[in-house]
Amino acid sequence: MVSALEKARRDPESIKAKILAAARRIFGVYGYHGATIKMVAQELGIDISTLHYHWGDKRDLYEAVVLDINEDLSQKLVGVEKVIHGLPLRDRLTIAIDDMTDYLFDHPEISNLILSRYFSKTREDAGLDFKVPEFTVDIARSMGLAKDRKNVSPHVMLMLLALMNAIHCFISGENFFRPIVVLNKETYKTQVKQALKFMHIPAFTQDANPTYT
Amino acid sequence: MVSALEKARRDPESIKAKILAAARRIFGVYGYHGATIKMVAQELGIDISTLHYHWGDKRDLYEAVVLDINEDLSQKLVGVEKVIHGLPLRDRLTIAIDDMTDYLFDHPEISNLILSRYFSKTREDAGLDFKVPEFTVDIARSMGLAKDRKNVSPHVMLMLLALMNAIHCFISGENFFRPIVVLNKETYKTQVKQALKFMHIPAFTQDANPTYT
DNA sequence: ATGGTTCTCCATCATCTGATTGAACTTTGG
DNA sequence: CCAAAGTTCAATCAGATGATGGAGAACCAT
Repeated sequence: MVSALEKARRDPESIKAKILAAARRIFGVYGYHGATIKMVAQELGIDISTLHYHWGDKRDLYEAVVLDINEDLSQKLVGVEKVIHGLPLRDRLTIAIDDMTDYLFDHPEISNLILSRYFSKTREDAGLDFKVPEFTVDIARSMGLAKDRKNVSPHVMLMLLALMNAIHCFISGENFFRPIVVLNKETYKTQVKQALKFMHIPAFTQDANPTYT
Repeated sequence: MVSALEKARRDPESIKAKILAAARRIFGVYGYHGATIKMVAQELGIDISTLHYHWGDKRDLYEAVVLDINEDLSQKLVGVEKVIHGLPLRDRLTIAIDDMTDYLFDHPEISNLILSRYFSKTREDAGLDFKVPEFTVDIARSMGLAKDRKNVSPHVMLMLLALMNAIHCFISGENFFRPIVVLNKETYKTQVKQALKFMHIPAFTQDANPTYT
């Protein structure tokens, strides 16, 4: 049995894939309740019933979007892990931040959806498995910040969460922040990456026993 | 002419104030589209029409909530500014982070609403003045990180935004993050403050000319 | 008490949204 | 070519939601 999601991921030209991509954008911009399936259908110039035919109800479509993003992000992290494997910590962090930031700037709906899932409930919030937290543990391990997956200190964990959140925030909030700093799109991207590295690399490379109380 | 919002803020026991407080919580948890005025009314055990009588339509109520939060946050920042005035940079940052984090942990709907406004559109997004960006500039000035409000470098600006966002994220995302780090509520709060200071204070006190490229 | 004001709620409406049905059209396989 | 499966859409339905009107209750000043 091949799920609709797998079909869509295998053939990016299929209608299922096109619907999924549009749903990613719409859900990313407006959140679950703010988005309507009519918006998704209109963006593709198809009828609502066609959308139901391919993806079931709204909830199904949303869950497919979440799983799709989980999968993309997971693959991306595996890719980054391969690139930085074996390098010194400082280089690992530099490359990882650069790489992930570039990737998410190209796919802002990922950051949008992650943040919107973090920070607003969905009225009918059933158990939708959201793997980003697990990814964070994987990052910790691949960064060499923890010896095994089961033994990551809360302090390191929180710093990793902060790093990931910082990236997502700068990308999702670009429309809010860029007018403040008065930078064009390209310069904003550069400055964001610089600021991220400036703030977070020392946090990981300095004395691991925090002295701030 | 005294607006409904001013009335509510003056008398916390009034029905208007109670509605506003309930609306803050509901909008904070579910976002604009996810929240219904029925939820707000039910939380107070009143009828929907009573709610309309006091606050007009849903949009009006939401705007009142945003303005209310703007005002609270503004007052809080002024308070912090007074406390830290004249102290060395390191102490200013320490106190500011501690103080703001404590405050926002006690009023998580503020962080929720700020983030939900940052990262998801509202379908009918008219010009709703959202002053948090301006606050950020004020913070920069009060921290002594910029000589005047018009001359804050993008780099410092981005770091301040990152700091504010980090606080909001840890508070709004507590339900997501705390199970990961496996800490009780109180320890989580302590560890978050420690991590925030550990990451951000060096970023402001180290060499201001970033060398990460 | 009384008249006016403020406040509350029940009943109702219009609209939006998600979802279904059945007919028509297209593609596929033999 | 033809039948079956797959696909699309107009029409329609049900329910939720925001909003209004009017009747009655509570309150207040005189």
